[in-house]
Amino acid sequence: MSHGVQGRKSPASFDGETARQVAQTMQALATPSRVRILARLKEAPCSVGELAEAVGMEQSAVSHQLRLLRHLDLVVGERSGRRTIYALHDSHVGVLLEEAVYHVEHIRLGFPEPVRATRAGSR
Amino acid sequence: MSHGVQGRKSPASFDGETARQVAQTMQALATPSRVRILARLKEAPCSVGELAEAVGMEQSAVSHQLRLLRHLDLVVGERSGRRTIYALHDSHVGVLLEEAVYHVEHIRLGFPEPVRATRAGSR
DNA sequence: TGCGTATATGAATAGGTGGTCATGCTACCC
DNA sequence: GGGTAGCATGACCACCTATTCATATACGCA
Repeated sequence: MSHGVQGRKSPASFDGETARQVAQTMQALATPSRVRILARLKEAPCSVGELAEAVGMEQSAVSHQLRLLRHLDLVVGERSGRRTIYALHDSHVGVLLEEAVYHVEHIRLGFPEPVRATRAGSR
Repeated sequence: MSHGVQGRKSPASFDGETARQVAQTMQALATPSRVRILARLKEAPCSVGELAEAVGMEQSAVSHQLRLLRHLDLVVGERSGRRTIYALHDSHVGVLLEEAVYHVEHIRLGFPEPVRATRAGSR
């Protein structure tokens, strides 16, 4: 039961509040820069400077995104000397990232489940 | 092995192309309107009109979002008479949504894993 | 064939957001 | 204590995007 996501009740479309929360949190993964930041942190905690170099962004930009991720409780930062070491907030975030990658690979490539494929707007 | 997400290689921060794909796909869940649309479709396929009423949006707005979701291969639409019945593209999408909700509930509430909680920028 | 319904599409707009530049702040070091 | 490294913050801007309004297209029906 490392996953959850099985005994969940699925009311009609859940309330707008939940939708808002989901949307807000998922938006953290909605930009390449943040995805790469999180991916780097999933590998191992590191400082802002390392992060900036790892993802190829300016320190300021990284700091801004880190603030956003902090407010969403996706990462935590701990001051160490004059540096701040950031890390994923907990294992949930890492799993979320992995699942996102997993689904993207399966959704955007072919699909094991040939749904009727009715072409209603396949461009 | 219905899930995957366990034997995955995790290179440093994966390549920017993957990050872009993940970000683009996750952006489908980055707005309350689309989350609610997907949630409604996960419950059961339905027409654009029903969808619009279910999520409280104008038909046009729903149609625009559906186009976006179609291009991301998250939903499919099948013409039935003069209506178009939309449905999730496959079970992956439903699972992705469930996992998103699951993680949000666990991340944004308390957290089972008391990470050091060092308050680096808790405002 | 003409009319009403259902959906799709295009243009225009308001709001949000990621990035850069400049600067402030804290902690270390000499 | 001055200097500097590391990070955070604010202002500003260019861009993207979600929604609305208006209109076009597709289908069913009398």
